[in-house]
Amino acid sequence: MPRKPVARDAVLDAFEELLISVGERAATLDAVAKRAGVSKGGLLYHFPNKEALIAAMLERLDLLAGEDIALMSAAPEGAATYFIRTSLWSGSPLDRSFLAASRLAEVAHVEARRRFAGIQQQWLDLIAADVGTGMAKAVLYMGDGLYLNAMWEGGPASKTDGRQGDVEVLLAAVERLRG
Amino acid sequence: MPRKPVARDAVLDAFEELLISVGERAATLDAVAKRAGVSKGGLLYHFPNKEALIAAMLERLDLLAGEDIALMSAAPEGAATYFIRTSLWSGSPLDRSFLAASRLAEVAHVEARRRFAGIQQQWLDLIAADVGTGMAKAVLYMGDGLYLNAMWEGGPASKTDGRQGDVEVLLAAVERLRG
DNA sequence: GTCTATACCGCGATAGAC
DNA sequence: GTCTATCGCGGTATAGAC
Repeated sequence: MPRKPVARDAVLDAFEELLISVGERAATLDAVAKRAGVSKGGLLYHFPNKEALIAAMLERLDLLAGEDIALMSAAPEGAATYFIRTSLWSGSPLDRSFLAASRLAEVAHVEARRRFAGIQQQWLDLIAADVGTGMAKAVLYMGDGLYLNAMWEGGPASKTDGRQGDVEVLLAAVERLRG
Repeated sequence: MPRKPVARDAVLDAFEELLISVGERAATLDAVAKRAGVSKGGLLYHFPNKEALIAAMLERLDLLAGEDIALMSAAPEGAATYFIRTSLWSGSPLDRSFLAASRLAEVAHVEARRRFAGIQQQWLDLIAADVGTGMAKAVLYMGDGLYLNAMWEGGPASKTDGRQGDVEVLLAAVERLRG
C-alpha cells in the first residue's frame, strides 16, 4: 500500500474547497496551486493534467461514499431516516467530496455523473430494504430535492441554518410512507 | 408592444440548447452564434454582452413559469399531482428554459438563483394549498429530486425513457401524504 | 521534487467595412 | 443589421533551471 505525499492531499483539499466555494469555472489550476501553497509547476508534478486531478478527487469520493454506505446499512434508526438526516450539510469529508464532485456533474462531466449514478443506486437499494421497493424512490428523491434546494439557495453555508425544519418535515413524511 | 426580431429569438433558442446539451462552460458566444446561424458580431449586435444574453433568457423563463403557475392553480387533478407530472422532461418551452437556467444557477449565477427561488416559492404555495402546509415541502422536494436525478443521468434525452415509472411511484406517495 | 518562464490557445469584446 | 478582423486576458500545459 503506497503512501501518498502530503502535498498531494493538500492539493486535493484545495481543489474541493474551491469547487465548493467559487464553482467549477473559477477552480483553475492557478487558484488551486495558490490555495494549496504550491506552485503551478509543483501541482502539475503530482497531477500531470487537470483530468488526473479530477480523477483523484472522484477516487476519494468513492472511498468516502463506501464508508457511508456501510454506516447507513448498520444504522439503528433505519436506512431511510439515516439518509434524510445526512442529506443536510454537516461539513463532513463526504459532504465536501460529494458537493465538489457535484459541481463537475453539473457541467456535464461524464465520469462524475457515472460515479453519482453508482452511489445513488447503492443508497436506493438500502432504502428499499428499509421502507420497501414501492416507496424507496420517493424517499430517495425527497433527500435529493432537499440537497438541490440547499444548493440553489446559495452554497452550503445556508444549509445548516434554515433547513433543519425541512428535515423534520421529511422525516414525518417518511414515516407515512413506510410499510 | 414591440415586436422582437426573429434572429434574436433564434439566438436565445441556440443559447438554451447549448446550455442543456453541452453545459455552461461550452456555451460560448462563438458556439451560440454558429448554432444560431449568425456571426459573433451579429450576435453581439442584439446582445451587447453575455450578461445581456443571460438576462434575456431569464426574462423568458419568468414569462413561461408564470404561465405554468396559472395552469397549475387551475389544474383539475390538483396542484400536487400536476407538479409531479410536469417534473418530468417533456421538451416544452418551459422545460428547456428551466433546464438552461439551471445550468447557470449551478455555477452560482446570482440572478438565476434568485429567479429559481421565486418560482419554487410559488410552486410551494400552490402545493401547500392542495395537500396542506405540513407535507408541501415533501412533495416539492420529491419533484425536485426527480428532476435532479434526470440531470445526473445525462441530459434530458433519457428523462422521457426510464423515468415514467418513477412518476407513478411519486404520485402514489403523494396520495399517502395528502390530508 | 519543486520552482520560474513561457508557449499556445480559446474566450469575451471592440472596431470598422459593407 | 450583419459581417470580418483583431485585441487583451486568462486558461492549460510544457521546458528546463535548481
